[in-house]
Amino acid sequence: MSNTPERVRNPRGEGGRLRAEILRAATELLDETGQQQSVTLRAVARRIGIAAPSIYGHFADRESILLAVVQEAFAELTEQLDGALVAAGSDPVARLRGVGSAYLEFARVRPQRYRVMFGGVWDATDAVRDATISEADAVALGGDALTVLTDAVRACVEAGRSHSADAAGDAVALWVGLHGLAHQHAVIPNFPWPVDLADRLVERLALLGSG
Amino acid sequence: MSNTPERVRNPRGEGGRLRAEILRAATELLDETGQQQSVTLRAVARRIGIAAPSIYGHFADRESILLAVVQEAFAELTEQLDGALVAAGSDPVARLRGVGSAYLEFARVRPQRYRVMFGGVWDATDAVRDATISEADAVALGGDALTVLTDAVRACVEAGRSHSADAAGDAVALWVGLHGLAHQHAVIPNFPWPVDLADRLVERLALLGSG
DNA sequence: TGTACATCAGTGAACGCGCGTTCACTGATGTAC
DNA sequence: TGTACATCAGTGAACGCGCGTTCACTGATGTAC
Repeated sequence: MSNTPERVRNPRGEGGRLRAEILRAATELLDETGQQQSVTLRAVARRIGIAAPSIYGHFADRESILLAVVQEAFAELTEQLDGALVAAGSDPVARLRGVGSAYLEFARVRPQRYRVMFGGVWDATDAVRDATISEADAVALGGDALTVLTDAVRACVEAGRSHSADAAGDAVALWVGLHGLAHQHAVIPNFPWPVDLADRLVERLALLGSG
Repeated sequence: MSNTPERVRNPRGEGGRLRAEILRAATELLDETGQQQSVTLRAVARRIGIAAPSIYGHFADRESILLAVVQEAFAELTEQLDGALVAAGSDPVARLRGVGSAYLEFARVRPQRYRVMFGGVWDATDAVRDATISEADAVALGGDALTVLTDAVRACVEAGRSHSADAAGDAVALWVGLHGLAHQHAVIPNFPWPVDLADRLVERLALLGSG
């Protein structure tokens, strides 16, 4: 029987490192099982090799861990969308397509985390109720991604590459379409998805072409 | 203190009624909390006013209840889409729009159940693994709805009201769009959804118009 | 250079809880003779 | 018409489990004097 490898205690002043380890372990559990209920304090502690109560030095309760995981994931999504914009150069249509692809790629790489991010009720129900995070904040989390999308659609309109008369509304339509694909791709990956589905969504929902 | 109202035992030969009561209670719990984990044997039993072990006369285990709830919900969805087709008359575009509206209406009326139906991992993970239900079956559950949508798109194409060159693929695109809207509407109902979002999705993804 | 002390980064045992499930049972009602 | 018995529709107590959280603690390391 191999005993659990001895964990080396963090040096003085570096106790904060455990916080990052907790987040990483919680994220892994989420990605592996797809069920937020399997992210328990004890499961997280077991994975890191610490005693469960050690978590309380860094998080107030179980829910705070989930909340932090989701917030971190939303920040990462925004970062990737911004990166895609930069990588796509200056052509507004290429930039919009780039953002769309990056969104779907984000979901494809971490389907379970994506499901939980956008699945609502990320067990932060109490946190929301207790105003740790308001419903407005919850919307704002995903709102950054929507802003990137809206700007990209608007740029296409201004360049005469989209004939949308309502860039904001059409960006929502596009987001909804991308989300539907990302979400169902996470849930039933083996469905025979048309290969150019993402392209169809972007072209048609952002009204690409001069009309 | 009001004591629990005495439940009247079902008459002989009518024991099967309890099955329906269990399903109803489980569905209510799901709709109220939006979390499948709150559909516990004991919570269901409490709601009906029976002892928890009584459930085993009708369901093999906890998971079987959830599975039955989801199957029933999918059957209901198909029924409502069929009903919308009939109600829409004979114009193919009206029929397609009717199906789209009925789909969204279904989700609007029971958002939590919708989330769980299409959220994957409806705790039937083990049922899927144990081949009680295969992944193909899982796809087939939602597949009926997709078939209705595909037929409706195809009818539009045949009547020259859609210029889609790939009715099946575009039906998937439309389904993905409707699902994205239905799902996010369930998760963040207070988001300022453009009022004609559904129309935009149907028109653009089904390529209505002669092109 | 020593040493008392504070602080930091955790630990181990215990609590009460709700859960799924098993078990042996109960009591009303229909049925065979 | 009477009665023994089978069946049906459940019940009540108990089990072992994993969980979130609390509590008093430990032992290494840095710091003041």
